[in-house]
Amino acid sequence: MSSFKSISGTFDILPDGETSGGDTIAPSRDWQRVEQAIRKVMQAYGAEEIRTPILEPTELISRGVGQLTDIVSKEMFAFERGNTNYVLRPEMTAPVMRAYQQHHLDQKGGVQRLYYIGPCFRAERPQKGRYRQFHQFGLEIIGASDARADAETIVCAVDIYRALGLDNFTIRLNSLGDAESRPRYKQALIEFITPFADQLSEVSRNRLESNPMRILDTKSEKEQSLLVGAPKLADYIDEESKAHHNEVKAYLDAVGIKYVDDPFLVRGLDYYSRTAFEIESDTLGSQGSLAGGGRYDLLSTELGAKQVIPAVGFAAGMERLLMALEAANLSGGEKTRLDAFLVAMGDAAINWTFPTARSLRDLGLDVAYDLKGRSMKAQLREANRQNARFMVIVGDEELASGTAQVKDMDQSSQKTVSFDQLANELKR
RNA sequence: GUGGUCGUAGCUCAGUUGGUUAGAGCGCCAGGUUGUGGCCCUGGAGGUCGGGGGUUCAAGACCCCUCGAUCACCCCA
Repeated sequence: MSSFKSISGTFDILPDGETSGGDTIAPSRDWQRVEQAIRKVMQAYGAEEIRTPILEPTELISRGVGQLTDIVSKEMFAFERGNTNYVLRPEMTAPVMRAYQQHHLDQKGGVQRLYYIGPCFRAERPQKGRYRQFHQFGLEIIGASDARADAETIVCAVDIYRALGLDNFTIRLNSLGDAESRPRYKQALIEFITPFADQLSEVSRNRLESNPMRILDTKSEKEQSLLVGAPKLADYIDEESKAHHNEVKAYLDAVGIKYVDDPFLVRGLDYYSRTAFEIESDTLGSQGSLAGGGRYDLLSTELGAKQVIPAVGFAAGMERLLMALEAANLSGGEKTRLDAFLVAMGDAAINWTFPTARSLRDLGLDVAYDLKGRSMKAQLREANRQNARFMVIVGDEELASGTAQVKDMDQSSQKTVSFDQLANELKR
């Protein structure tokens, strides 16, 4: 047994999954199945994959995501080496926008639809559904300010969940307004809250100056009651944003997607404007946020673009999705079947397995055999464990006659098959 | 980062008020079946009781620290 363990908040994805404590990590085949579903839906939306480095310049994230956000102020794995500040990416939107600008993808004309699947890193305290290395997938539609792009982003996420059979989630939707309406609203909020600021928690008091909109997110009932008469963001939003918001809702209505208009939904990343949304599992509990996203027209210029590049996107958690599937009893990935397991008796037969397995594999069959020189019984047990459809048994007698005993593992029936008919028999 | 709960074989867990060589089920390996898996029977391997320190004649049990897991807060995907 090794004295080394995976780092706290990280995990291995094993063929049969991992059970440590009460928490379980899905088997690798479940991850693959979900990834395939994601790729298929993304393709249906005309999106192509982008893969960006895990390491990014720290400043990209602090500028992009926002200096005052929790992610930047206390959750980054950042380090310095030589003259460069590196960070393990905590999210994907800023890196994707960085790549878009770096490679002048706007010059290709049209709208870029880019999707990704990959690991992200945040130095939070690990919890169920919350890891330090976690996996996000998402879609970024860059270059379009049309409300259809916003709606399409949401619908794409929904379609991925539906493709996997998941439908017990709630979409919460809000508009954050444009670059001007937010400061005006913030000011109004501060004026409203300041008189009773001393009744708020320390966390909320600190936010009053840094990010007052986040106070509305509080789960404390006491604070919620104090905030009852608070000014509503909707009243401070510019007319264009309002119209945009209504358009987005109309498109969702048009395709029958249910959502909840939530004027208190505020996203934790600074780059959002106008559309913000979150998809919450109805069953998962405290880490039940499946996906979140919105419009981030302000990000491009924040990262140095000369003019605004309109963009929308969503990011979703792989672990959350896998958990939700498990909770809904939809995770059932069957163990893959082996076509044949070669059982060898004696040295001559052992020598026969190696080239035979290879030529059968060349013909498209999935084949394995014992590598430990074990007893026949042990080989059969192994074949059974590996869920093989057929056992191919060969000993000195078979080699002499150029035949093999082919046994159907499910029916326990067995027949003699000549070597030149072996592949055909196994392909049945 | 804060608080609660929990760490005993690969896995799920027992282990009486501290008292000899720490147990079970499942899994694994082997035999029963000298060339036939699953079921059954028999046997075997596998544990510095998370780690360190302390109390005691004696600690898996008690105390302290630490690490890890887990749940909640917080935050988010």
